[in-house]
Amino acid sequence: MGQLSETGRIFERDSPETVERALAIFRRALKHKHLRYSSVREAIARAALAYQGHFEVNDLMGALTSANIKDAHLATVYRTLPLLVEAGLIQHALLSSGERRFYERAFERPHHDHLICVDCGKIVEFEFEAFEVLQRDIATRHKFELLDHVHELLGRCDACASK
Amino acid sequence: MGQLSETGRIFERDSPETVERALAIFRRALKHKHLRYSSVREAIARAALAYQGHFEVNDLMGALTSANIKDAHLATVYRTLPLLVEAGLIQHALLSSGERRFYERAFERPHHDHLICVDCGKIVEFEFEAFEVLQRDIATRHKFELLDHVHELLGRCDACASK
DNA sequence: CTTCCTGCAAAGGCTTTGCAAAGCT
DNA sequence: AGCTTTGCAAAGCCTTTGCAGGAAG
Repeated sequence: MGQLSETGRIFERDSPETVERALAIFRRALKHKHLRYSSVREAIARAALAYQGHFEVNDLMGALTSANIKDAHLATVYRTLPLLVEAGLIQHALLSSGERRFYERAFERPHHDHLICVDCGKIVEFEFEAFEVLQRDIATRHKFELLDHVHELLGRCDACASK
Repeated sequence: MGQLSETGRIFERDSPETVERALAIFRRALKHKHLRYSSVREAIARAALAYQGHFEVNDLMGALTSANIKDAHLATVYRTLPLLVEAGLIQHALLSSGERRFYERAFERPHHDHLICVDCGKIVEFEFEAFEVLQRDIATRHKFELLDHVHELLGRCDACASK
């Protein structure tokens, strides 16, 4: 009924083709908004797509300045992230973390939700179709057109519970 | 199978007894942590408990300074809110709003999740036991002790969809 | 009386913005 | 060529913190 996956499995490595497809989408999204496709925006998009796991703005800055040819200014990263979100390449994640603002790659990754250990921060990603069915049901009952959802389970993992 | 409620119905007015019970809990929670029960903390707790609907720190400040006898300094409100959360009197809400930090009363209110219109901000609260069952199931499968969850559905309401 | 709490003001951290120079198409 | 984007630095905003005087137990 429900399919489950551990962190590492859903965050499968992005193939070069995936990145190219993503950039094509990005290009199209920018054109649609009469915005320009620049080398800086491309570099930021590449870094975000390549990032393994959840990241904050600073993490992305680190990835850009360290491993990359072209790097971008912090302000530019702040300006670009919303564009990547709107284009569907990345999405917000771990909203229950409160103050912190995390992102993760969304493009060509199966939809999933998060199970988070409040003690050690361990994150397990899971897919469970049954939730989506119920969510659509609720939305329909209230005459809402369902667009998205935030769903995070908070608890204590095995290791933390037993110490 | 699932029970549904509109915003106004779940946010039933708090009876005076509810407030007194809540303050007793607060008192106990503070004592347990070797902290003091002060008149300022009580005023903040009362304002938070009396607040109808979701509020941010500023909203609470407004409620305190306008309708109240005793008012509190902004910094003190910031220091007190976490205590109220830990005591279970209030809880975080509307995490998908991103930057903004909302709270709502939690004490003696049935558990519920939110359906939010991304266009007009309309909020519908719903209860649906089936979700909880599935959530416990997921947690168990991953050997997590489930403590809490964040669950928000984002969409477009009837009115916004048809314009 | 001793310890904790509160108001105040200042600092902090993250995010946004205005502007001139550089980059796209 | 004409308009957009970028880096830079400064401003903004919300939140936190240090401290001295004031409450709580």
